[in-house]
Amino acid sequence: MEELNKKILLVEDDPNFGTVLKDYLTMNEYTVVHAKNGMEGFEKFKKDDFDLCILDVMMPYKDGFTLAKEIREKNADVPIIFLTAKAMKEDVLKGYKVGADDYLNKPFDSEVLLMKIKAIMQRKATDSVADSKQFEFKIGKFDLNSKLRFLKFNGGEPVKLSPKENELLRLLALHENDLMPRELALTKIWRDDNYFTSRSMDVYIAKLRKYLKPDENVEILNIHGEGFRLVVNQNA
Amino acid sequence: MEELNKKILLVEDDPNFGTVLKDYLTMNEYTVVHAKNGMEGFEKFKKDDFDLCILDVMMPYKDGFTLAKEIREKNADVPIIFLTAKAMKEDVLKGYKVGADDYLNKPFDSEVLLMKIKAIMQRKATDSVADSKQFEFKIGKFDLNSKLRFLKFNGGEPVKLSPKENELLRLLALHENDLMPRELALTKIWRDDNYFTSRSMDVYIAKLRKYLKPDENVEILNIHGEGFRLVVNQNA
DNA sequence: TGTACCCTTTAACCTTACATTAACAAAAAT
DNA sequence: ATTTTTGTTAATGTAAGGTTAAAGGGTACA
Repeated sequence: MEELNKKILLVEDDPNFGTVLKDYLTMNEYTVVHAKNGMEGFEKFKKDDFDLCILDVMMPYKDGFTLAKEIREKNADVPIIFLTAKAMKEDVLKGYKVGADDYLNKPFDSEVLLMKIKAIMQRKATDSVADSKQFEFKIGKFDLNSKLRFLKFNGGEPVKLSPKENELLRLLALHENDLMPRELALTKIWRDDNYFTSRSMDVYIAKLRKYLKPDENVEILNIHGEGFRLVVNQNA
Repeated sequence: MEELNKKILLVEDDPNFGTVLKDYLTMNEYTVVHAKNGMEGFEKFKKDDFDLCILDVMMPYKDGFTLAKEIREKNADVPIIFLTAKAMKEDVLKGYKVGADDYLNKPFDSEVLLMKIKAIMQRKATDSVADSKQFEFKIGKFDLNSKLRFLKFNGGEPVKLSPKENELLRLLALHENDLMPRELALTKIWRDDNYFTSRSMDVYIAKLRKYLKPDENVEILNIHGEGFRLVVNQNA
């Protein structure tokens, strides 16, 4: 299950360490937003919804605890993991007071961090069924349920979609009536942009067109050399 | 939220350290049962209900991990904290695999332990409010009593379920009509996600399907690569 | 101290689901 | 006119799932 990548806010002022950590997490299927200090961290937090925050404690301007408090005021539930330079008792206690879910002493093992992230996400997973609406799309007379991977026509029998079909259609739906660049799908879904993945994508476009045939007001147009466009004609 | 004293099982072979720790926790309003080794620990665990287990990893006869696994078989939910002699990565990862909630490196600060205990108890308190009551499910024409582990069809004779059958069906029921991710069942019920546990789970799905056959409006669907979905068709 | 029983895992074999690649046709661009 | 890009169908190989049976392990009870 790596359906949607969870979004992580990483606030770390050391540019080298921060970048490496971000890349490592990205490699592990997480979407990471990296802020270089507490101020920036809070700005980014306000602008987006995160599944987890990883905060460095020692930072200029605004330390991790202060940031955590602000974050808690906005959202009492986001899990927070602190990165502390050393095992200072005061830090640890302070961290728990502001509602830390865990903390790690630098230097730490990246695998351990991953385990902690997984454990925490799972803990939260059960009660976050709330935002399931993000996976449901209306496309003309079709209903796409992108979480359960099926497509219904006129409220009838659902047709099962394969993972790739599903993700591609979802991406098209997200850009409904607008250009969905080839490159976007290839990097997001295929994670590689070359001749073969590109051909593979064309095959999937053909499959989707078949699925969408029942509604003649829905079609996938090609924009030569650019990408595809999911069009829904609204005739009254 | 002031409630009755939480009961803690402390398994620690060092008599001096164990006694001191027990006294310290007792002073802090916890009821502590102290076992001197893994064997004794498991005996005491079976005889009582605990809110938390604190297990030393290094113990003669039966180490903390082995004990944890046994405990998990009896009770999938008790929080477990490990005490490890040093920060060995393998130990930490192993701990998480058997479902640790936290771990502490000796020597540790007693106040830190207290905070962790509080944090964990609180966590359990909040998310167990949600689903602790849920041991009874109506699944189409079936009634599942997950506490007594039986399944009734049309109010008839109850069929006994094994622990794994029961937990799996319960998890599916909790996600009725929605995706129940493979990984969730594997980590929650099997406590490990590998090829074999995964196959084992498939075997259990087959068993459940047999049980559910009498009601043709109830079925367990597979979502390839994601998990399963317990569907109840409501036709009037 | 077996041995009968229950539960779980492992094995085996088969089916289905998916993604990629190939192959060839049709459009579009140059 | 010919090279690129796209449309579409079919073939292939691999991975995941379905199911049944046998093996393994623990427990209770004779």
